[in-house]
Parts: sequence; C-alpha cells; structure tokens
Amino acid sequence: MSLRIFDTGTRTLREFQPVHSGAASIYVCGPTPQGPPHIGHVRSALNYDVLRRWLSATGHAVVLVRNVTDVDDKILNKAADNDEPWWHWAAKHERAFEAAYTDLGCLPASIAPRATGHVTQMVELMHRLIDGGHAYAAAGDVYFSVRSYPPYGELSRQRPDEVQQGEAAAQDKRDPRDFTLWKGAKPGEPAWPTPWGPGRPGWHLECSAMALAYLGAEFDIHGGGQDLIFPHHENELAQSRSAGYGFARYWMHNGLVGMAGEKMSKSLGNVVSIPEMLSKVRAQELRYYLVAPHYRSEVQYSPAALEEAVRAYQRIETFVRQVAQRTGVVTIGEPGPEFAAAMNDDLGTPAALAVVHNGVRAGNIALGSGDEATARAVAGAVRAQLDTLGLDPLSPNWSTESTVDTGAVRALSSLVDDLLTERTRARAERDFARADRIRDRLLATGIAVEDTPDGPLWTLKDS
RNA sequence: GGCGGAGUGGCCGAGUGGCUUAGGCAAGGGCCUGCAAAGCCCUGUACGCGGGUUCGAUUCCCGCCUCCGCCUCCA
Repeated sequence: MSLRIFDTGTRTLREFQPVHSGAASIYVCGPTPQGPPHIGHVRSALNYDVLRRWLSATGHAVVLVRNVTDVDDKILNKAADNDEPWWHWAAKHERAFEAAYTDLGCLPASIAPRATGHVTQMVELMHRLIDGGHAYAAAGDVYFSVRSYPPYGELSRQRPDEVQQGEAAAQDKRDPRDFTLWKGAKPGEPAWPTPWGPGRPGWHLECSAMALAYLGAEFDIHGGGQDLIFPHHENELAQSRSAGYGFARYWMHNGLVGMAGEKMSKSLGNVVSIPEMLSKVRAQELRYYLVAPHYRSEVQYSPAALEEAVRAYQRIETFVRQVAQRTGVVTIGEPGPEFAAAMNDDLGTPAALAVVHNGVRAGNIALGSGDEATARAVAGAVRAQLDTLGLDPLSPNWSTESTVDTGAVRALSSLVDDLLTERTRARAERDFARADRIRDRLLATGIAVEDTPDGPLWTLKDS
C-alpha cells in the first residue's frame, strides 16, 4: 500500500510514483514577505511539512524547496509606505516567516531560494521561451504568449477566453490573455539588467526558474494554496512546459483559512499574526489545530475551535507524558498499519488522528490496570504517529530548556519536591486540610499536582 | 458572466448506498479518588431544501437556497 494523493491537474487520487524511486522532490510556493505571517500562510507550510515527514517515514529521500518571493509590488508599496528600503522590508518579514515555521515544528526546507538571487536562471528561461516562440518582449516587458501553448488552462480548467480581463489590460500585449514574465523597470524601482532592458521578475517566472534550478526538468510534487491554482500555477506550468520541461508530476493544493463568519479585523480580535497566536497557545497546540482537519478542506478559524484543539492535544500529551514518567523512557516505535493506511489515503490526518486517539484510550486503559508494558508499547506507537505529524509531545522542538537556566530549574524543582513530600506526609496522616493547602499554593504559582498510583506528579500549568 | 469547492448531531471534524453508522470537544449519568485532577464506562440517534432513481440515500441524479475561493502587471 503506497501513498495516493489528490492531483489538482486530473482531479483524481493518483498513486505517488516519484521520478526517482526512493526519492521525492517537492516545490512549495512560499511566502511573499510583505507582512507578518498569519494562520493561513502557516497552514500551507504545515501541510507540506506533514507530506514531507510522511514521505520520509515511508522511505523517501525528500528534497523540499520553498521559495521566497522577495521582490514584488506589494513589498515595494508597503516598504515605501513605511519609509523603509524594500529589501529591508522583505528581509525582515522573511525572518518572521522562518521563525514561525521553526516555532511550529516545520523541518527546515532543503533550500529557501529567493527570487532576487535567481535572475540569471529567469533570463535563461525567457531566452528559451522567446526562441521557441512562446514569449516576446514589448516596451521593456516580456510577455508569455498564451496562444502558443494550446493546453493552457488544463490545470485550473479555465478556458482562457472566458477569463475576465483586467480593466487596464496592458496595451503592449499582443493578446489580452498573455501574462507578464518580466516587468520593465519604472523609476525608483529595483531593476536587474536583461537583454530586453532593466526590470524585475514577474511572480510566475520566478517559481518556474527556481523549481527547475533546484529540482531539475521534471520533479514530483508542486504544492501551494488553492488560491494559487489560477493564474499562478497555470502560468508556471505553461511556461515550463513550453520551455520543454516536464515540470511537476503532481499538483497539490491546500485549503484556505477563513475567519469564521467575520471579516479579519484587529478590532474584533479574531485575526492575529502567528507571533500573537503563540502568545496565547503553545506551538504544538496551534499545529494540532491546523493539522487535524484534512489539508484540502477549508478551515474557518475561531478561538473556540482552537481551544478545542488545545484540549484534544493535551489529552494525548498527558497520556504520553504520564507513561514516560511512570515507566521511564518511551522510545519511538512504529506507527502501525492503520495509521499508515490513513496517511496513505491522501494524507488523511483526521483518520490518522482517530487512530492516535484510539491508541491513547487503549493506553490509558492499560495504565489504569497497571499493565505498564502495554502502555509503553502503545505510547511508543503513539509517539511514532505523532512524530510523523510533527506533533510528538516529547520532541525537543517544544522544549524550552535552552532558554531556561537549568540550575535554577533544579533548585526550584527540589523545592517543589520538598513541598510534595510534606503533602504526602500530611495525606498519610489524613491531615487533608494541610495537604490541600499545599496543593492550592502550588497551583496558585502555576504548578498543578496530580496524585497517581506512583505518587504525586506535578506539571507546569500554562496560564 | 466563467471555473472550482463547501453545507453532517450543542460545537469541531471524518466518512459511507443498508453493516457495531470515525475521532475529538462540550453536556448528563456512573466508576475511581480523602477531595480533586487525570483516566475509564454509558447516554445523545446528525447529515441545507425540494424532487427523482432504488427494496433502501446523508451517500447517486436533477433543481433550488446559502457560503467560500479564483478569474493574469497595477489588486
């Protein structure tokens, strides 16, 4: 049984057969760093991180390219509005995106190429297109000739003639359907030299050039948000095929994130950047929230739904931690056939998480009956499952140890232990008032105490 | 106007022509506990509306309503 993924081009589930067996090459449309990352940006990255982890787990050597569109109209405009150089604006937000990805447990991309660093490849691609009669220069711009590529529209199922044209369709285009590969420089804009005059890259061209540069003429999967199907990906495909490249074999598109009825608005408090969200919930919890629904479904963000996800994740986490604390180290095992079947079915994370929860229940039952061997085995499987979703509660990614003075932690935890010893003594003497007072005091400082058959367990309660 | 997606129990969220009808959260009841917490057990009988096909449809077909995404520099 192998992975089947829903391919946008054919609108069918197709068995994944990589160009090179045992390997998988993925190109994902990354951010245009024009502002802070929000939940929608991050959902996309997370979905492809899960894809990549699952491919790795099933024996593929994965190469994942996630580009950065670091020059574009929005960046130019916003930088100007904020009185900053465009490159500074882009670099600043690129760092914010990287930080968000890392915080949320995305494995680093094999490379995150920037558009501005690949003008050479773009010029080369334009040469090929012009030579082949698929593109033309006009007044400093370079356009792709849609008519020269008859299959145009096959990915998005758009008929070029039906597509509504922008009001101000450029006069220099030979055909209103043609799209811009390269934009001639306007005064004050960044510009790179080309044989057709100075200018800057169009969005579509960048992605093709970088995908081809790093993944070769034909690669496995091209991903992005559903909003990119048309025109962006249609255009990428047209350019690349016209230039003689096979390009992507599979096209995957993740669903978008809406804002539950209400418009995004800071005054409503319902839209928050990732750094803001992470000040309210832990990264693992946000990740669970975004990974739990199927990647192709639409997510309507609401704080209540996020809160539910937090609790669901904590249930899993509590189980794994409890087993670890009671039986020692829980080593990562095998995810098992049920989980694999769910994931192989177009990354069925909802069904996969149902398997996880069923495991948690079975493990808790074992724990309750004192069957620690079973509990441990189950926890090992659960960890393996969670690991392929990037949600392992014991992953060092979530650890805050590096930012905490471990000497202080040791001192404080021995204080806590002393208090708990005292409380245990009080309980043995049936002085429950004193025992409860200690528990309440600890809780007031953010330390939750639970009694287990093996004695008290304490955890830090997040506020 | 064109292309595409979606409407499931109090909520989130899968899925399926009929089968023990996912999973989670919340709620109620019970067990466990000194009390809690965590956990376990039980309960809820849902598929936007109207037709049709069928022995039988939430699942297939037709129509309708509502919502969402996209429709090429500038958006």
